[in-house]
Amino acid sequence: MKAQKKAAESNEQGRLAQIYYVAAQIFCEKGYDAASMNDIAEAVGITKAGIYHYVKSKQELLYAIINYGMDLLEQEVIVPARALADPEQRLRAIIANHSRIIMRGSVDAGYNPLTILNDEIAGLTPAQRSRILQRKRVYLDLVRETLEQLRSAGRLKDVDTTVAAFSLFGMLLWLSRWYRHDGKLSSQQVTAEISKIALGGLLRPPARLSRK
Amino acid sequence: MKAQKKAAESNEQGRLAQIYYVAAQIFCEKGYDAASMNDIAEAVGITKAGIYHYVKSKQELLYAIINYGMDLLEQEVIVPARALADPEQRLRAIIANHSRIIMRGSVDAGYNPLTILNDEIAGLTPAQRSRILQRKRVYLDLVRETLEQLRSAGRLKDVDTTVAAFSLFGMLLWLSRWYRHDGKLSSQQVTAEISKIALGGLLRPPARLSRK
DNA sequence: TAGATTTTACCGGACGGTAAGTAAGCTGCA
DNA sequence: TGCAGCTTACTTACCGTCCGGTAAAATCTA
Repeated sequence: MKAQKKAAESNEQGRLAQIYYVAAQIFCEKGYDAASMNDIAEAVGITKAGIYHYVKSKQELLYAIINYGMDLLEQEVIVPARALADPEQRLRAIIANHSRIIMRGSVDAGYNPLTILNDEIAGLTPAQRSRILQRKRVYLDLVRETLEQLRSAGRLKDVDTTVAAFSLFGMLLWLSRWYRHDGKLSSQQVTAEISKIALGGLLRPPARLSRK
Repeated sequence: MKAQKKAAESNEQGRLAQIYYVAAQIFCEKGYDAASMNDIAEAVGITKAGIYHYVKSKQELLYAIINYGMDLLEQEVIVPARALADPEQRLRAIIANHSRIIMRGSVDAGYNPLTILNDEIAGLTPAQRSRILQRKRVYLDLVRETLEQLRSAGRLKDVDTTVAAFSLFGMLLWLSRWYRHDGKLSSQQVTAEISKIALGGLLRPPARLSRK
């Protein structure tokens, strides 16, 4: 019986993981600048100096969290989307998965890694920032590409794909600011509504009876 | 020749106004927490203590700016919208005017009072915050009401009005994060595209030939 | 198995820096 | 003379960061 390293219930599947988790929560609640290392330390249950045993700097902590947000986005939205050949199905998957991780995030504690990703890029070094922006552009390009494919297939309305992509992002990202779990709509319902609105605004109605 | 209190060109139609203007710019660029009173003072051309001759505290400064943003929204979006009886026209006007002030804001110096309004509510006292949130709800209610009227007139698709209103806000507010004046699209074009997408997603297509 | 040694995981406290805010005084104009 | 409109000089408070130390655990000897 060797590697026995479990703990009772709450924390302790690694302090570092705990620190990341708690820091993400606090950054999300108070904002990066307003959150102090002391706040994080207290919430973890150790001293400020103790944090520095695990983490090099506050900035690096922020970068790790933001990067984790991008990983999440990549694994749960981008990769599954790429697996779909049909552009309409892909677009639907993007909307469904992206809205899901946004709304799921706020479940446990009003905490959402993607919110930090969007709001706190200013706290990064230029090098870190440009790395994140590059990963974001990959996502933007995926959506734009998907829209272009829809256009080629004659299924897209006459809209600019850049504006369309950003509008879609706006709808999705704004979710984290207004959606409440105790509200009258379930996350599935909200996802369905957003899909309806977005696809209705972008896609040509499937030709039913009339033509001109 | 009495009240001669003009200056050459740039500032001095009132220091207070200048301070508000410059502070709004800097809050917008660096964020409320990261911006220091010294930054503002330097940009104005006086000392930090000089700022406190006009302004009671940093928080009050923030509140004034955010409130000014709400005034702008009210005068340029809400009031004109209320004057329109037809709900579709009203919705179009809301989109056009709101997007216009968002994009116009960034003209002079990458500065936009509505961005601060959306991003820096956390810096306010609870009392100030709830006052702002109430004014925001008035706007939300206006949009939701307009959508309900469209529904009554049979012109709205089968979508939830709350999700629809927030999705519209998301599209509009996200504008300030991605729109660049040196980009390939003019602000008028972007407004037109957004109108097309939003209305396409929300409104029933005007019955042309077919029915069922 | 026991003792020696190293490593891990922290704590107390300090350091340099910077922030908001203030007190008190100077200066030019009415 | 008085007051608006500042400035200089300062206080207080906190922030990120790090250093020195330490108790306990892990690891290595013998």
